[in-house]
Amino acid sequence: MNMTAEFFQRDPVTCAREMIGCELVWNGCGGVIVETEAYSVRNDEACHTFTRPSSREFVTRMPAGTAYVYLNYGVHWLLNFLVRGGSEDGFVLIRALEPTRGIEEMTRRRNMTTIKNLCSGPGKLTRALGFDGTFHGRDLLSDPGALLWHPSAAPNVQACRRVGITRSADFPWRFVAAGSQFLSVPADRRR
DNA sequence: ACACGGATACTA
DNA sequence: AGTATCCGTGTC
Repeated sequence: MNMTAEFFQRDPVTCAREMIGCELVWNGCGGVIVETEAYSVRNDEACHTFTRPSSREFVTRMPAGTAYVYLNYGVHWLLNFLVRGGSEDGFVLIRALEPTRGIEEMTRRRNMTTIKNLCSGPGKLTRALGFDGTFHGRDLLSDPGALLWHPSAAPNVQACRRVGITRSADFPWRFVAAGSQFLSVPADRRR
């Protein structure tokens, strides 16, 4: 079943957990989401809204489900979905995919031959799918080139600490498909 | 272990 | 203008 804006009208933690197992496809390239992180506008110092007025304005003005794409470390585009209009606003960061479609094109974009690490990181998957800054603010849910598909059966999801952040680092807001071989870092990592 | 790199938001 | 910070990756 295709996802709609209603999915993103709840809270970031619920949305991040339930996006595990969903299939994300853009123009024939993509895979099953195996790793996400939740970021909240409330009490979460790692969320962009905590330090960026432009991010707070984005949350205020854009509808639920809008793509929030930004450049990290001057190198990598990172893909988030806006969560808004439910009990709590925020974002879901897409951190890793298990590749299923367009593998030939993705391996070409990533200049590699194996699929294990093709989309095993938030910057890797945007490169593989061809995402860049022009996707910021776009409505992918109703875009004919995009697919965001619910799984037929709910996968086994494991919660753990978020990766690579310095503030609010103890929140257990990273979600992974249990036992997946396509994660950015193992699920039992501690910081 | 470390270089790479640019947008954003500060201080002036 | 200059500076600090940032949700990462590939190669050393």
